[in-house]
Amino acid sequence: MPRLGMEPIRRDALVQATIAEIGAAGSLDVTVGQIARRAGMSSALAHHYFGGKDQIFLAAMRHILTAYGTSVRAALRGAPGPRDRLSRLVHVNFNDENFRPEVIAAWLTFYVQAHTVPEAGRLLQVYQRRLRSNLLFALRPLCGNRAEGVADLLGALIDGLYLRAALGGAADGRAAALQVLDLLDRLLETRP
Amino acid sequence: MPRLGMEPIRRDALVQATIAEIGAAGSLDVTVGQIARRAGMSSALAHHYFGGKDQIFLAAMRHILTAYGTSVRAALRGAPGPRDRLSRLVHVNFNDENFRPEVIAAWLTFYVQAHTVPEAGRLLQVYQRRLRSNLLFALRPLCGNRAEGVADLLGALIDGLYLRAALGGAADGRAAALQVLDLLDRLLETRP
Amino acid sequence: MPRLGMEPIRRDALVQATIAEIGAAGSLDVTVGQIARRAGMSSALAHHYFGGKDQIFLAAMRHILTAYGTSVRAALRGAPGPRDRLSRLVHVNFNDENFRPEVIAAWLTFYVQAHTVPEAGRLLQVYQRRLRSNLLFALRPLCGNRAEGVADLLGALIDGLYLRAALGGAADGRAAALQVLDLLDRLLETRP
Amino acid sequence: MPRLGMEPIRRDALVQATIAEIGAAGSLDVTVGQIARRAGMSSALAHHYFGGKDQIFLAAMRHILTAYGTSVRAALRGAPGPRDRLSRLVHVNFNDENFRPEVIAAWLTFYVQAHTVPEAGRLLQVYQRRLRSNLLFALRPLCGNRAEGVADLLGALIDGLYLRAALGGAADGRAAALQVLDLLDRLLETRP
DNA sequence: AATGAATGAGGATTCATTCAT
DNA sequence: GATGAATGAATCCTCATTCAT
Repeated sequence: MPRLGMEPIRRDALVQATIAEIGAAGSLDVTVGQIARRAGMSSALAHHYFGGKDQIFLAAMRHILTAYGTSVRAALRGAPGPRDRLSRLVHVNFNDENFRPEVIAAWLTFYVQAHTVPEAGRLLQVYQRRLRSNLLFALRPLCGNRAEGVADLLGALIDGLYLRAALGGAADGRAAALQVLDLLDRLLETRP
Repeated sequence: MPRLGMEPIRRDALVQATIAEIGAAGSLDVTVGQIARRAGMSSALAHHYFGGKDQIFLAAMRHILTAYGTSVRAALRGAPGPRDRLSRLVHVNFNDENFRPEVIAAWLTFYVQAHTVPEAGRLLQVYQRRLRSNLLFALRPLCGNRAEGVADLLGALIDGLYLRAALGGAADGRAAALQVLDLLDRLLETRP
Repeated sequence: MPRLGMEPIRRDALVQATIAEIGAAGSLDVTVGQIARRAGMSSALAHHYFGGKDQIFLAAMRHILTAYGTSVRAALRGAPGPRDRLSRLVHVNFNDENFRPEVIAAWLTFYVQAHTVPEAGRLLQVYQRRLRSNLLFALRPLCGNRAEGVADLLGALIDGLYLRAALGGAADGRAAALQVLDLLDRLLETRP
Repeated sequence: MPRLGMEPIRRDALVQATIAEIGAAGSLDVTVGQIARRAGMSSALAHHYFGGKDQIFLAAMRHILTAYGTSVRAALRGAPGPRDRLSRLVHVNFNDENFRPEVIAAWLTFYVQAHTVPEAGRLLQVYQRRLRSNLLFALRPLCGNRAEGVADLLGALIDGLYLRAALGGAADGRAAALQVLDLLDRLLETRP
């Protein structure tokens, strides 16, 4: 029963299925057939809409990054001051959508894929730069020329906690966020 | 003319080749044939000695963890005090052997493999627990009951910097270590 | 807004597109999708009008043979004598429409297809018989009972020059025709 | 029961099977699986030894051309004079090995493949140049500066008869050769 | 000890074809 | 009349693994 305008629906279903399947498998060793089956269609159709396996993966990655970007923007909207911006920024990294086990697993595989697929590396850089500039923007008013160092530190810490979450089954986002913010406060109150 | 006692030599060659090949490919998408060729033998022999691909990978992982453990023990030997222990401990994580691009790439892939192969997960836990207990042992004299929190923080930060190094081509181990130690000092001088 | 009488227009467009596409690819490895796209319609419509890929190819073949037959008849109309008939007959084989690179490529692929698709073989036989009878009709007055042998020779030579043209990029139809006619003259002036 | 030194045996079996299969199918639409099955092995082994489908085809083509070249050299060895050289040269084109239906079919498909696979085109050119130079070498003493034209004519005629043989099931090599030689004689006895 | 030989299983991808709209 | 949607079947190719030598 083919209806019109299925393309966006199918593409979306495939992206969701890709993330779910990567999450379930915990690796990129996921076949197009598995993804398509989970999305309720034939693998041929998946190829028809995306052109190839790599592009399905990239679409999933883009989707995750876009969702991440959206949630960051939504969280920062209306933040009263720098400290609050930072708090929201950190929390959003470990919240909701972004800290679901499948999403974490997907992130990790993307890090691996970045070595092989250039576009994947580019997308990951976009994420890192965006995070860094967000952190910097909020840190400058708080610690001036120390901002860069603190931003790098917080960024690496966020990634590290994320990585550990990717391993340990029970991932507690709120706790991780509080860990980061606690460190931030300690850094802010010390000598320059 | 088969010589006696070839087994350990062959096994070692395969382990080295595995790490090198994973490093070169930047992923676990490495065939037994590639590994065996780099190790100078047939893939059949690789199977003969290890029984299967997964076990080759596990042996490589064990080798890396053992080497890591050895270098940690060597570094800590004769450390005059807790602060010095910490310094050596952090530096060793980002030093020599342990911060070569191939090794970093291998680590990352092991994190991914931990989802699939139970034994891989166990090995990674061994590493994390060992790092944690080493940190704790040195931190307790310095910050008492804050030690646990600080240890977790440092551990995550080390992993995060490692992860970022896995991406960015130019990996500067010394700088990363100093970043961690600088943070440590700040944490030690603040209020409990 | 479907218009009436689209069928012949669509069929014709598909036939032209088939020839063009075969010419461009230089082989029968041409998909229905490519043909339909070039003809400005969906592949589903191509199937609707022709029923299948083989029949599209056959229609293209029939078109080429019909065009060939038409150009032969037009050329022979009003030929003053046998020698002139022969000249026109030979020239028409290497002229205009019939010696365009795409058409040559299409012919060659049809020869190959003749092995598999019976109807293709039949159509090719029609062409060969028609050429032969045309040659014979004009040769009989000129060389009597040698006509059969000469006709076969000329026919094979025409095909051979065509085949070579199919390979060598630069195809010179006029030169080929003159080669054939030169041979003809030599054959006519020798002893029976 | 794998024995050593199978490679040349397997490669040869595959080449033979390729020719046979192309001959049976009458086209290049032959799968690696079919070829491998006819050669008595798995398709994986076929890939192992040749690396890919195209290279299997090219090997078959090379085999045919080599066999052709060998039979030509053997035939020309000890030819008493130019006229005899020509006779042998023409006969060998339509003889034995070279005029078996499968071989003819294979030739035709190679002509088609020459459009797509560059190496195929190169091999076909080698054949054409070799035939031409062989003809020229024998024709020069007989008809001097007309040799070039006569060689081209004979070459095209040979190809044309070959092409017709590729179609008509019943191929009579001897008759074809005699047709060519008869023409040759007529050409030699006429005015320059 | 060591390897070439061999394969089965599986995966990405393509394509002719069908069908509901 | 026309098409987007959809798929099953087929094909090339890879690879871990086994086995006889």
